[in-house]
Amino acid sequence: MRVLKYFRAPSSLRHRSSPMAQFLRRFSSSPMANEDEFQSPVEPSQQQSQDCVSESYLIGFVIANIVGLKYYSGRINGREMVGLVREPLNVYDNNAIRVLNTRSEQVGHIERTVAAVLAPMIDSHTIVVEGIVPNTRSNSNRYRIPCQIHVFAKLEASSTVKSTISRGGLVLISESDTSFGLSEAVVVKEQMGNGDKRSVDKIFKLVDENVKLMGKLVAAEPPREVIKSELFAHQKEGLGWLLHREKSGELPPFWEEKDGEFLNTLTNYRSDKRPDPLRGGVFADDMGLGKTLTLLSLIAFDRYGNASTSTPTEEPLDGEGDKIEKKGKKRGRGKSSESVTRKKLKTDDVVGMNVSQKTTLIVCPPSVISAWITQLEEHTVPGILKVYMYHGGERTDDVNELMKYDIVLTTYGTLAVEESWEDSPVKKMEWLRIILDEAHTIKNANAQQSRVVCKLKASRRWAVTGTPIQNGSFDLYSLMAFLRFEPFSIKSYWQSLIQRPLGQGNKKGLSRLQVLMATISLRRTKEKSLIGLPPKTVETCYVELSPEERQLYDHMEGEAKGVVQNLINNGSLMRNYSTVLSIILRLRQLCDDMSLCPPELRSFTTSTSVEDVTDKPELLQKLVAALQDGEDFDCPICISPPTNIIITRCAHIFCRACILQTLQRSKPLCPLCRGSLTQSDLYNAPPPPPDSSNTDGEDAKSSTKSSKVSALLSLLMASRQENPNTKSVVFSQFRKMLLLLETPLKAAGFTILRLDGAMTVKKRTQVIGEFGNPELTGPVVLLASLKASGTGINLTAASRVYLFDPWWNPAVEEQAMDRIHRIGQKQEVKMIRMIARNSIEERVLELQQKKKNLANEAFKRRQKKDEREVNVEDVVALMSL
DNA sequence: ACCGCCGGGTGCC
DNA sequence: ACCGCCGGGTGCC
Repeated sequence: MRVLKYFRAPSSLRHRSSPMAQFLRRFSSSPMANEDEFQSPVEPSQQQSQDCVSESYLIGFVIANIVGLKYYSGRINGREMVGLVREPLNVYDNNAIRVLNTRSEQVGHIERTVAAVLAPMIDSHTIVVEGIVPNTRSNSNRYRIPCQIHVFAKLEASSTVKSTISRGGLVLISESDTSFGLSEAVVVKEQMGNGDKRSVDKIFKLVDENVKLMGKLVAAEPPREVIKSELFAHQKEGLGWLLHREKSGELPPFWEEKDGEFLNTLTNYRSDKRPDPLRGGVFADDMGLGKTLTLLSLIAFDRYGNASTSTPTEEPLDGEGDKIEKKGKKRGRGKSSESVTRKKLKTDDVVGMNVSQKTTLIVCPPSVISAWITQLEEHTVPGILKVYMYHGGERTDDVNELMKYDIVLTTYGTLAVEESWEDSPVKKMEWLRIILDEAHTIKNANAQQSRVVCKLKASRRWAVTGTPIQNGSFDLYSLMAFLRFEPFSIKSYWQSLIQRPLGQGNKKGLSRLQVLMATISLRRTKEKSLIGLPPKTVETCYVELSPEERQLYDHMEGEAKGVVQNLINNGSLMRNYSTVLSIILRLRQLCDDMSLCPPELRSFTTSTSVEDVTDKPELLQKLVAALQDGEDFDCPICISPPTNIIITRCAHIFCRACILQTLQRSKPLCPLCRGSLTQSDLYNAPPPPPDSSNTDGEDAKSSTKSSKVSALLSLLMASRQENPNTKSVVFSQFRKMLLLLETPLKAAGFTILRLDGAMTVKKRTQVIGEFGNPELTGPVVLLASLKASGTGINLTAASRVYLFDPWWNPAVEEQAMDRIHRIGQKQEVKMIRMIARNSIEERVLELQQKKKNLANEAFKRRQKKDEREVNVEDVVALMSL
């Protein structure tokens, strides 16, 4: 019987999997022997649409044994997900289903009786399966372990699937018995409409934010011996990122180290073997930002390199030292025949570092080859980087020949042709690095090219593309497979961890994808990049308070310190968070102008007791009123100026509709601080004073100019003297301050425009248009609230920016500057921060710096969920207690 | 004995 | 695998 089966195998395959070959593979522990165990990203039979995944729902699960454990090195601990991969070319059973662990190591097979039922349905895309191993402790059999196979199918196919499974003699444990399954299916269906497309736009959101907020990008200079062109700032930052990704020894995303063990938090895989760091990633800058030059700069380091730059220094390169070292003879011949002097080579040899392979393989579409050549000629010192064209006509079949070059250029087509050529030198070579240019061409639809590049051997892998996602997030799967980013490089894991949750509108899918891309990819868009912009300078202008202001400020600060110290002493600081914020707010307002803080609010001790305001709604209302005419803010849910303002017990502010909807939909928690929150914790804000601008105007007239206002005025006048046509923007976070500024500036002869959160969208665009209008000449000042100037607003008509008060968050300040310093800006830009001396404002600056540093040194710790914008420690620093 | 039964060899697909 | 299954050895009580 067994003999018969053996002969049924296609003869073309027999040599690959002859019993002897199997025997060798089984009992050889050499890593090389596992090379052909590597899973290609696309099984030949599964190339078509992946859409079925998103419309599927869980029909139920069957229990099946994973068998053959003793023949494979992959281990599992139980309570973890496994990858199920069809193996149609298995000689013993074309229904075979392989079981892989998080590390892509094979654990075993699904027992054949079960595979026989499931495999045909998998192949016809009728079902999708996911495997979970419940627990191995109770059932510690060395030869087989049970596994839950979850079966997903389209709603309309479910009855067929169910009967096929039971006819095959399997027991389907179905949740629809409890009527839960079906209702879930309906929900899933409804959410389908806006599933993938909209999410895709968000995938890279975190990438941007991460880069911006964490300031992770550290510029690096390419070696001058190789690269003769000066890089743009964003290219230097890109280079710094590439270097960082290649050298960093940090754990890949979703891995944690826990008492010497390494845990994959998504699959629950545990092992004491450290997962390899991901040396490489997705370089996804927009087209036209100079990715090619940046990559050439990276390659230049292989030759003249080293980190005499500002790049972070990390662990030594190459964890695969042993493996490659064994092939010493190859390296010797390849490199010593090169006569070019290499300073770095020596150093490396002394340190004992592995330098065996310095060749980078670049794969690109044929049309792009000439671009690489042009860039090489244009930007590199002639004769330094040696390039071999492995494309077209005559190509060497000698690996050693290829090793002589720094760069081997080839095309996807060439590789595809060589797929079946065993002795292809490109396939035999162990590259230092592989760069897939225009990597989106290997997306899932192009199975052959995907397969080929995935099998290439290299310790650093880069996917380079300006359009990482064309047909949906599934495109990214091909890149993961190429990067060998475990476990996502196994389709089954990708599907269950990312694709299915995403398709079902499950937040986990998107957030996982965001985290994933944030750590392994870099994407800057053309719009945000700063190519060829005139320089910008940032200055700080310190303002001395007048004696009168000083006296009031010192008095208030003294009082504030007392109040806060009291709260700290009796441990109720955080319970009185709202009080503290309003105290700090008052102090900050005083630095701008005393009239921001009306006389009745000039004492903290009278109106604010030690008890929290939350127990006194009338005080809360006062706070609301103060906030409302004071700080400019957005509803964090809809990210626009709030309508029908609601303030919560925990002092967060939302639109009425937004927060009510949120509370209804999810748990009764505040979306910002996650404190418990019910409808009774919501307080209405009093209706906004409709003619506030009129009364404010009167106020301004009656009061004299504050020190800061005077300082601003003289700065503006000095700039006007220099160039009467300079347009300026003044940002303040206090709406009232912007109103106060109008009168004195008008009086000094400036044309005033105003942009604030209370304006309609239409009005705002009108103001911005007017400000940018070249016919509006003379000294023009735009008084703007930053939050009102949403993203994408263009204020490049201005060349001076005044930040009238400092923001907590340095990124917000940066955003403000970006409105002016962006593409289209023709003049040099000067930014001036206005800071009151010896005041809380100086400490806000320090806080800014601290936050920046924190982000720099520990960017991997993304902001903790409960971290407030300002914490206890910050309060202590701000109050200089 | 074209059976039953014994006990060794063996073990994924 | 302290199992099941296979197939050879064996054969009254």
